[in-house]
Order: sequence, then C-alpha cells, then structure tokens
Amino acid sequence: MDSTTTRPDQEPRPLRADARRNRARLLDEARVAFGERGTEASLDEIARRAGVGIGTLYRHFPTRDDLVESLISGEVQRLGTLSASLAEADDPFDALRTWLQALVRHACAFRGLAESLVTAAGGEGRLAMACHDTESAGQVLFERAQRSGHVRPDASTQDVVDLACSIAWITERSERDLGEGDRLLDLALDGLRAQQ
Amino acid sequence: MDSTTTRPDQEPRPLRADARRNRARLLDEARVAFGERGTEASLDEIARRAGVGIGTLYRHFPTRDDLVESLISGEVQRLGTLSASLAEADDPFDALRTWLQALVRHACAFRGLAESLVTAAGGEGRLAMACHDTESAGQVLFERAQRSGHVRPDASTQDVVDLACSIAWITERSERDLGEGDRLLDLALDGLRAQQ
DNA sequence: ACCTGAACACCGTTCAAGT
DNA sequence: ACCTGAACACCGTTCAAGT
Repeated sequence: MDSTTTRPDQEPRPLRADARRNRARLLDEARVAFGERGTEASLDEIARRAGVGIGTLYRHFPTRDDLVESLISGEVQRLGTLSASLAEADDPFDALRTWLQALVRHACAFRGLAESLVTAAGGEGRLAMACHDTESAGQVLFERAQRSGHVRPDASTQDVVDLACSIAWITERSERDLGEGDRLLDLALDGLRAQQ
Repeated sequence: MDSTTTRPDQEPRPLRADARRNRARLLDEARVAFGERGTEASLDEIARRAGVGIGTLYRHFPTRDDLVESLISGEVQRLGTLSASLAEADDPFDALRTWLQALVRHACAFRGLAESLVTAAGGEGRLAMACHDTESAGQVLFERAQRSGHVRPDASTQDVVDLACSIAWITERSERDLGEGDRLLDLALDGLRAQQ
C-alpha cells in the first residue's frame, strides 16, 4: 500500500545552487551536533559550524523539529518498507516484534529523539506527519497480529508504539546500551510473569 | 553494605526564622509553578512569586533537582511505607504490581518529573538518593515475587522501575490520563500476547 | 547568617538591510 | 530569492554588597 504517485511529500522544489549547498551543510552539521549533544543542541552552533547565518538556518528549517524530521526522513521510510516486507511473514506476532524492535532502535538514534517524536506527534508539523506515517506502518502489522488472535484485543497500535518510544527513551536516558532496549521491549511484549 | 550510622542525611538544621519562612514560600511557589509548567518552570519566576531574591532560591536549593527532591520527599517516603505494608501480601506478584502502579502515579505528579528522576538517578545529588531509596523499596517486593517463582528470572528491579518511569513519562507526554498509565503498566506486566 | 539584585553568559527568534 | 547578523527577549547562575 505505498502510493508512490500521490506522495504529498515535499517535492524539494528546485533551490538556487547556494541555497541547496547551505541546506546540505546545515543538515550535515545538525547530524553531527545532534549526535554529540542530542536534539537540544544549539542551533546557533549548527549555523556557525555550517558557515551560515542563523537566519539561513531558520529559512530552511523554521522549527527545530523540521530539522529533526529532515534528518530522520530516510529512517522513517525504511520503517515503512520494513513493515511492508513483514506483512506476510509466517508469525504475525514475531513480525510485529521485529518491527517494534526496529522502531526502538530508530528512536534511539540520538539523544532527545524519542522525546521529540512523542511531543511532535500531537502537533501539526512535518515531524508530526512522519510520526503518523510511522504509526500507520506499525498499524498494518499490529492489526494483522491482533486479528489472528495473537495479540490482546484490548491493546491498540498506539499502545505499542508508545511503549516502544518510551522504551527508547529510557534506554537512551539511563545509560543502557541498545541491546538493553531490545530486552526491555521483550519484557513488555512477553510480560513480567514467569512462564510456568 | 548500608551504613545506617553514617546517614549523611539532611538533619534540617535550625534556620533563622526569616530563612525558614522564605524556604517555605519557595516550596509553595515551586509546587504551583511545577504544577503549571512542569519541572522546567522558570526559577526566576518562582523566586519572584515567593517575594524573594533569586540568590535566596539558590541558597536554599543549589540545583533545580534539590527543589524537585524537596517537593517529592513526602511521596518517596510513602512509597517506602507502601512497600513495607505489601511485603507480606498473599500474592507477591500483585503486591509488586500495586507498588509499581503507585510509582507510575508518583512519577506523573507533574510534567517533567519522570525525566528528572531518571536523569538524576545516575548522579550524586539528593534527588539521586531519593531515587535510590525508591528503588530499594521496590526491590523488596520484586525479589520476593521473583524468589517465589512468579517473575521471570532474567528480569531485574531496575528493569521494572525503569519501565514504570518510562510509562509515567509517556503517559504524561502523550495526553493520556492517569488511568491510561495503569493500562500501559498492566500491558507491560502481563505481556502483549492474548492468553489462549 | 542570610538576603538582594546587578552582572554575565548563553540561547532562541525575528527582521531590516544587503546581494 | 536568498543571506546576514544585529537586536531583542528570556533564562540560569554567580557574587559583591548589604543587613
């Protein structure tokens, strides 16, 4: 169900050569800065390191979240692709688990990302749309698993996406490494009870 | 290795009358401000509303987390009491669940609290000690439940406390009400799988 | 012993002037 | 069409001066 035709996506509208170069530099430096300091990195420093006035940063990325969105848009698409490729998997529950694991890892990409995602999700910007797309990708797998009776009927896509984001958040915040994120996710999916 | 003798705890050391009044006013206004704007509320505004110079705020509460700690210390104690009162409960798993529920509600008391707790936990300040005390309270219930075979042997106290904090965080961030926090916690404790 | 608030540093955001 | 950077607003934190 990927409509490559309709994509109301940003057609990146031809930019003047210098503008395009500036945009690329800003993204490069933002990637570095977010990697080092998380999503709260100083915008001023990003602009300075990119050799660009702060006004230019704001022109290309009116909000911090727009910058975040541009950095993760590739990953968001990959989560869509992954969902599609899991949609016919033998075990619907495991398919969902695999996708949620990928979501957790995605939301751990840099410090503050899980927070940005969850906060943006309620809003209206480009990042909110990215969140919406991500949730839609998960929904396919979730509903299949639920229809097939492998998932509690009282749970929702939103529940598991939120759980994944909050696990990403705690993984990043406490100093667990990424493998610990997987463990916590398994814990939440399988439950705390000992199987007897 | 707990040296109950050394407790470098704050004995609240007699304050001059005006200092005590200022401290109380600061706490009152901080409670209001944190309630309205979360733990990131402006310290300047708290001091102003308390009718006190900003320096006085810093004298009483050298860090923002010290302010947070003073606001929640009562709740932290109550979590300890609750743990003690659940320590002999018939169903060890349910006892743990009840306590974790209380922890989730506690960490939802105001916006940003879950974040402050998790961030502080790694550090050294008074808030870190409060986190440590809280975890100890949970540990009693957790280990009992685990020893009795009701809890997976590969899970840890830290796992469930972290899960509770992250569920508090997501509950507060997305605009779920508190009951939703309980639901998410149940989901994580019981697992996503349909019981068949 | 405690309080005050000016001073400093840092950051986000806007906008008039420039090319 | 795009860029620049000064200007403004806001906040945290320290510290010299005061009582």
